Amino acid sequence: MPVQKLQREIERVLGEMGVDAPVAVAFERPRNPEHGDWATNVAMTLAKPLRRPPRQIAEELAQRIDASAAGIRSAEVAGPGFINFRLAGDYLRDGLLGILRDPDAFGRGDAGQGRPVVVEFVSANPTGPLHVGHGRQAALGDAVSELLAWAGWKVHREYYYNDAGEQISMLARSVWARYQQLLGEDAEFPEKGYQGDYIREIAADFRAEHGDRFRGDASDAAMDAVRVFAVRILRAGQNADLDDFRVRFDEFFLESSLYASGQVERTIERLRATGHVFEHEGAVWLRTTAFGDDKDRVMVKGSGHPTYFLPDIAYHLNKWERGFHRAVNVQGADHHGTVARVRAGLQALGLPAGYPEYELHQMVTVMRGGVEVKFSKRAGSYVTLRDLFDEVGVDVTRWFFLMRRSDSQLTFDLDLALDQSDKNPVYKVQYAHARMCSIFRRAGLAADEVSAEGADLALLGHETEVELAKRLLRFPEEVAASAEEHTPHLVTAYLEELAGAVNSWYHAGNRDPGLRVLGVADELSRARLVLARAVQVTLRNGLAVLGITAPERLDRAEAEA
RNA sequence: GCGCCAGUAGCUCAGAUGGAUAGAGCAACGGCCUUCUAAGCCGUAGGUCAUAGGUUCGAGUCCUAUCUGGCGCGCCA
Repeated sequence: MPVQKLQREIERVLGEMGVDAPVAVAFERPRNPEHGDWATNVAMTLAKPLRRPPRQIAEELAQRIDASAAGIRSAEVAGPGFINFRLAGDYLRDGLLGILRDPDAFGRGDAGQGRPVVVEFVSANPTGPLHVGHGRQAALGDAVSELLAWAGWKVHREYYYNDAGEQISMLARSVWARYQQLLGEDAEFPEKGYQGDYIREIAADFRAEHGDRFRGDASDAAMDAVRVFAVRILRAGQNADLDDFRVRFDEFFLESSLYASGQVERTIERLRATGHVFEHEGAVWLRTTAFGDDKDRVMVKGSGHPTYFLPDIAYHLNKWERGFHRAVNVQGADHHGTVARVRAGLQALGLPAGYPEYELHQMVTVMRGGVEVKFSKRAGSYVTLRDLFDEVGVDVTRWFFLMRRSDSQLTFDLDLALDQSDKNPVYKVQYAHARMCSIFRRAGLAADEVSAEGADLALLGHETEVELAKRLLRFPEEVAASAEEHTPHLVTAYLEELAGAVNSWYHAGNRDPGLRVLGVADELSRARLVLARAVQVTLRNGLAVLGITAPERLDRAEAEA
C-alpha cells in the first residue's frame, strides 16, 4: 500500500527533526478531494510536546520530505496544521495492474498470518426451524468468518448446541403429546410446549416409523425414543436451512460432550484451585466480581445441577486449549448478560481479559406493506429464515442482514427486498457487475481473458476513470478494517458506493460515445478494458466476502403479463 | 431499580484511533431512452447530529445528567 512508504518517510523526517517521543503517525483519507489523497494530523499532535505551533511543525515536515522516497507528488500544509499529500500518479497504474495480475487475491491481507480463530455462531438448540434472528446471525457469522479469512486468519466455523437440556426435554414432551393425540389418546399438551405445525409433522413421522408402539407410554425409554427422533429430524431441518442459505460449519459442538468427557468436572476443579470458588446456602459460587462482573455467579445449584454458566466456561476453555487463542462469538444481544461472567470465569483461569470477543446483534423485525409480520404457520410464533429466503432469494436475504451495523435493530423490508430495481442495493451491485461482463462479451472475451498486456494505462485520464480507480484501490483497506472490527456492513456500504461510481462511468459512455470502453481507438479501448476488469474483480470479490453471488448476466424480469 | 445498545435529512441508515464544509440510498422536484442492457443516468432541494452542561486548539464521536425506544437482570435455559 502506498501509504506505508509515506509513513516510513515521515518517521524518518521526524527522527531527523529530533522528535524522540515515539509518535503514532496517523493517516486519514480526507473527505474533501481538494485535500489530496492522504492527510496526517501529526503536526497537531506534536504541537504540545514540542511546544511549537502546529503549522510551523507542519511546514518544516513538509519541506524535509523526500517526495520520491515517499511516493508522493505533493505535500502541502493546510488548515490548522494538516499536511495533505497527493500520491504520485503511477500508484493507480500499479494498483490496476496488480488487480489483473492476481484477481483472486485482490482484497486479501496477511494481518492474521495464518493464525487460528474460531468463530461461533447460530448455535441454535434443535427445538424448531431457524428463525429470522438466527438468519441474521448466520449471515453475520459467515461474513465475519470470511472477512477474517480474507485478512489472513485460519478460520474455524463452529456451531454449539445443547442436545440434552431442559429445552430438549420440553421438545420431547411436546412431540410425545402430539403423537398420543394422533393415536386418539387424550394427552395433555405441556403448558410451555412448542407450538407450531412442525411438532405435529414430527409426531406424524414418528408414528409412521413406530406405529402405536408407544401408545400411552410415558416411560423414560419412550420419552428418549421421541427425543432422539425429534432432535434428529430438527437437526436435519436446520442443516438444510443453513445449507440452502449457503452457510457451512466446520464443526458442530455438543454441550453434552463437555459432560461426557469430564471437562465440566475438570473445569470446576481448576476453578477451585484458584481460590475464587466458595459455597453459600448450599450452592457453589464463583467470585466473578474479582474480575469485573457486577455480582458473583452460581456454578452449581443447591440441587447439585450445574447452571449454564459452568459449561459455558468449560466450552471456552476447551476452545482455548484447542489452540484458538482468538475467538469470536456472534450472538443475539439478549445474551449480553453472559459476556461479563464468562470472561470473568475465564480470567480466573488465567485467560486474557478480552477473551472471547463478542459481536452481539440486535433483533430483526420483518415488515410487509408497513406492517410487522410476526407468524409463520409452520413455526407458529415466529417467522422462519426459510420463509424469508424462499420468498426473496438467498443473495438478497444475506445482503439485507448484513447492511446494518449489528448493534442497531434491523427492519427487514420485504417490499424493498422483492424490488428488482436499483432501489434494491443488491441488484444495483450485481447489475454493475453484470454490466462489466456484458462489455467483455461484446468484446468477445471471457472475463479472465482480459489482459493488461500492452495496455497503456496512462490513457485513463478522464475524471470518472481516475475516481473509479482510486475507489477500487481502497477495497483492501475496507476489507481489513471490516475484518478487524467485525463489521460487514462497511463492505455493503462500500460496494453500493462503488456500484454508483461504476454506473456513472458506464453512463458517461452513453452520453459521450468517446468515453465508452468499446468502439473507441484500440489503445484506449484496451486501457479501459483493464479498468472494467478491475471493477468486475472488485465487485466479485466484495460480494464473495459477503457470501453473495456475482452473476455475469441479469436477465430482465418478465414484464407483468 | 441496575446494566447493555440505539436516538444523525420526510423515511432507512453510514459516519474507523476526536479533525477541515456531517454523507449515501429511498421519497420529493427538474432533465435524459436511435445505449458497451434505462432493473439506469445527470441535476436540485433537504440537518439547532434527542436535550442540557462539560473536557480542548477542535466534539456527531469523549465525560456527566435528563428524555425516548429496544434488550437484559434469577440457585431460568
